[in-house]
Amino acid sequence: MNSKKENTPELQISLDEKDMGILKLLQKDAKMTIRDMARQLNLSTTPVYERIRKMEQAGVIKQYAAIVDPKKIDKGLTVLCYITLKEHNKKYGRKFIQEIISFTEVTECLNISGEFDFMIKVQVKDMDEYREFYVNKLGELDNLSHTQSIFVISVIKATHQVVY
Amino acid sequence: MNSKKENTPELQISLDEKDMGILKLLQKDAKMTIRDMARQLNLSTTPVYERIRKMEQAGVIKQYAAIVDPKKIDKGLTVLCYITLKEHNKKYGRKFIQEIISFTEVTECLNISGEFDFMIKVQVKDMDEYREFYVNKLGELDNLSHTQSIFVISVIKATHQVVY
DNA sequence: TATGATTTTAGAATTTTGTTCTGATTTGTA
DNA sequence: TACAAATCAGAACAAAATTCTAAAATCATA
Repeated sequence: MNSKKENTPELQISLDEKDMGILKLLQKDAKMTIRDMARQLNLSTTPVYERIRKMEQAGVIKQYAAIVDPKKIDKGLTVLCYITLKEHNKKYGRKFIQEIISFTEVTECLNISGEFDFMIKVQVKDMDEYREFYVNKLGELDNLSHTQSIFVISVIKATHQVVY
Repeated sequence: MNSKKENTPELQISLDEKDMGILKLLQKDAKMTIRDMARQLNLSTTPVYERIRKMEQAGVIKQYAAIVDPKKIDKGLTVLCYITLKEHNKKYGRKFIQEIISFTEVTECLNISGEFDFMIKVQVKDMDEYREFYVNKLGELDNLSHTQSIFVISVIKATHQVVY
């Protein structure tokens, strides 16, 4: 098709200590300046800049995101909802997935082992808003077998750091 | 104690449409320039800049983070581990929390309703590394009653967007 | 409905940061 | 050890963030 370098991220990129050092810092504060990072890692700005660029292109850094506090925007209730489907064939699974990811209340959807097929994390204002979601959005899907709602009492830890 | 303005974020800040617009953009791409945001929101740079600053100080924007792909750094296995404690008093609960959040493999810890007390999300390389964690770290805690491990087969959706 | 005070904004000026470039240094390989 | 390739330091440049001033809009009150 096309022999030129595509933007398809390569499957595996080898990262050394310097790359990991950069990732550690950017995970905690994506706004840290390249100069500051260079200082902390005993490097000049060029290698830091080039390494970041490479990791962005390779898909190691997927995104830079502002993390918003759900409580501050009236989305303080988190519910874990477990779901099993009636039909498990590809067609119905795809349809379920397509619809579930379109719900803005759903911040996470995992295909899991065990008793249930999926776990979704739902972020809403309060119990009324959850009921609204549960009845009018989730309840409208036509492939559900059964569900179970688990309510989050408090968030003990929530981090995006995977590099240490 | 101290009557001066502290860096304690106020409990509730009122956000208007412009603030929400800014949050929507920053959630998707924290590196978007203030100029670009201003253009899209039909504002000049100053109000955008000032509103961002306010939301940072108010704790609405908790953090700017580079989101790293776990698969690219050999942390491709996600496990949900459900835990009940033997002792449910404050002292033992605190001790458990203190220890569990210190484990770097634990990226999330939720205090939940239902059969279990906690759900933790564990991010590791493979089954060997999970066993290592399960036996030598989790297993060493002395207040566990019982646990259940649910393995994530695939991540369908994972977002930090809560503003729409 | 007018009016003064407060808040918010536009646009330019300044400062800081990101990005590129060149030559030197290091690293890997035979 | 010698050569080629990759990486890096430091300066130069471009672009962005941040600050400043004055104008406009908003709000509360008479």
